[in-house]
Amino acid sequence: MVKAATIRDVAKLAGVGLGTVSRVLNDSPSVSETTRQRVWEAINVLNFTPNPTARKLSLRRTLSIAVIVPFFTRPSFIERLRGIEHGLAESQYDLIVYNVETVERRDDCIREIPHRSRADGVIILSLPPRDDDLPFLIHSDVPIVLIDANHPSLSSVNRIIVDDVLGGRKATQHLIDLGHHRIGYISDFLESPFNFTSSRDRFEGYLQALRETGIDFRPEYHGQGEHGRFEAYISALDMLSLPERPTAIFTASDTQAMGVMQAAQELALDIPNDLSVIGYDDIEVAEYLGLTTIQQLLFESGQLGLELLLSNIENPDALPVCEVLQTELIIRKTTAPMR
Amino acid sequence: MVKAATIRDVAKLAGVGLGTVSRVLNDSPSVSETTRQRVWEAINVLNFTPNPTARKLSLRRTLSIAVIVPFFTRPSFIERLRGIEHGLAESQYDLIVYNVETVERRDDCIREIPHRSRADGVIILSLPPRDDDLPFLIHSDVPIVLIDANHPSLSSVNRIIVDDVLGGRKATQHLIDLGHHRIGYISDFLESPFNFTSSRDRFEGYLQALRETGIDFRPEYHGQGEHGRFEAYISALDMLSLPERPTAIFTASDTQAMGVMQAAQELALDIPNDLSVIGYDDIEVAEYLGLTTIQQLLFESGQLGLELLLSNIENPDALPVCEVLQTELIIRKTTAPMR
DNA sequence: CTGTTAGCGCCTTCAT
DNA sequence: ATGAAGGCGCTAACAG
Repeated sequence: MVKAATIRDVAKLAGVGLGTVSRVLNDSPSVSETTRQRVWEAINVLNFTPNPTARKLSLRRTLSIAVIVPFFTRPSFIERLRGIEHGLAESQYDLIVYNVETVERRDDCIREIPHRSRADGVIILSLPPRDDDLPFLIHSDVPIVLIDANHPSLSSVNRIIVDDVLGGRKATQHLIDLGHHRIGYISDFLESPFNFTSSRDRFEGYLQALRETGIDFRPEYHGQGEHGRFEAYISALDMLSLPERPTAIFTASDTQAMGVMQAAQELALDIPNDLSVIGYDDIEVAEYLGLTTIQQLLFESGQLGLELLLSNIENPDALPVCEVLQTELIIRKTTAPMR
Repeated sequence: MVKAATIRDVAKLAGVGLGTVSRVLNDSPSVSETTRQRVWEAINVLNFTPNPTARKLSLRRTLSIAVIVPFFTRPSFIERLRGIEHGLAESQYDLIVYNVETVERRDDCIREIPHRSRADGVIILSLPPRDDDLPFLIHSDVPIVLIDANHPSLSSVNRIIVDDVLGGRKATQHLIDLGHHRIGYISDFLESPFNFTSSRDRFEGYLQALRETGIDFRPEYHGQGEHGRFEAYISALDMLSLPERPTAIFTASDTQAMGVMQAAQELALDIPNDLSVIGYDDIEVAEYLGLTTIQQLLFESGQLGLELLLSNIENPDALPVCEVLQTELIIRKTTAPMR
């Protein structure tokens, strides 16, 4: 582990001033071809590589962007993260990942990272801010983009969001169109310390669709629990054992839909003949399972969010943007007309 | 976007020298309680937070570790990455992620990141080095840990590996024990520009098990293609349409096993009665599918690798370690005795 | 075109 | 216990 060469070593070897070396490194036009050659030679001989930290300090930019993302394991979050990474690979920026798995870390990250990390930009992924987070976001030192996260009074921060209310409505409407009236909804807890809003919004869409059709909402047709296949499975077992069980179930995610399918199988209910199931997200495995679902543009949301952030770093005075991504109903094999 | 406060501002406000502020920040014992108080007060008033870049430059450490990982989308890689992140969240280190999706990027990352990024340590995840990568790894400036990646002549670099040959043998042996003789193997291309070795090693284990039992290997029982469910599905369709089709198939990953199951369903072959299927990895969805598989310690491999790296950063002269993780046969519902 | 100089913000001796 | 000074490696402004 030898001490790495510095710009000064290169300058000495090439017989030039260190300012010249810096110019060569930064492709300044004002350096003669011959000295440029000499400098490059010295650089190669010494296997010199500029120290990024020193560079950052001098430039007063960290050339890195921070992404705060909850639950590495949820496939939909990963796909969004992939979209972000994709755009970053070609850029000069590094990607620093902050995974959030506890509420404490959530608060700490949302409030401190933008200020403390000195990243040139921050992306908050799928973590809707709470009221008391707002000041930290609004008075941030650096540009922030929220992806899949929103808050009613947040017009000054860039966002890429999904209309989950509409998505929930589409899903429910699809079931209604198939003739179903007894429609269940299985989701995360509507209130969570992480303040995930998607289950809530989709629930709202569900209610809207029911209301428009004149179907009364039955509380026993709503199951909630921690996010996960198993929890949804338990919820579904309950719901499907009701005296008057639903003939269709809408779940707040594909993962949860899998739990419902598992429960149906266990109860010897045929999908889609005895029970229609529709999920949300269109994660990769959905196609394999033949799962009808509401497709979100996951990868694209990451790409767009990154683009927005980078352009905001270039041009800090640009007006804040709020882009709403569309959802699409993907009909596969788990939904069918009511018998 | 105001200019952030510096240590100097704090010093001025607190009426002390800036060395003292630094001491307070770094919990130096040699500072009186009263001045410590005064300094903290100033820090809070100014909402001061030390500039990490300046700190790193001065400390000559980047306080970050780089992870080079291919294909964000493969669930098994993500799970390993999660293990790494888990340990890092509590530490002072940042996690910089380099995703590799092309061969060019692979080469560039493996060879340049350790030298150029100046990360304090580098983890190379699931990217086995090629011969011509070795010099870069062996003469690295910083500690390197390979996870799920190996090379025969690499005794000087830390590794967390899996005995994939043994894993392949276990899987095949399980099928043999069930009475199967016509056993297929579906994998990635054995030779890939990324130099993934797992399919190759598991194939070797497959061959060993066959040989020990006196079963001749039939080339038509080996299907290879790009990694993915769809490609495995195509491979399986072929193989299952042979005049004498296999009665059991071992796949190099759970994802590929899903492709096989899809093909079986399409051909109206019942699993496990007409066809036994065994996968590899035990990714999350395997349990849901009731897939018999070879379990790897994915999360743990990430954790262990990180631990190893951190301890190597602390103690650079420690002898290199090569830890071999065990695999375990998980019997579920896709394998059954031959009829 | 190029060498020199003054920072970037922090840590760390070295005196006191 | 604390202030002052030098240095980490690079960029950029200023002379020439």
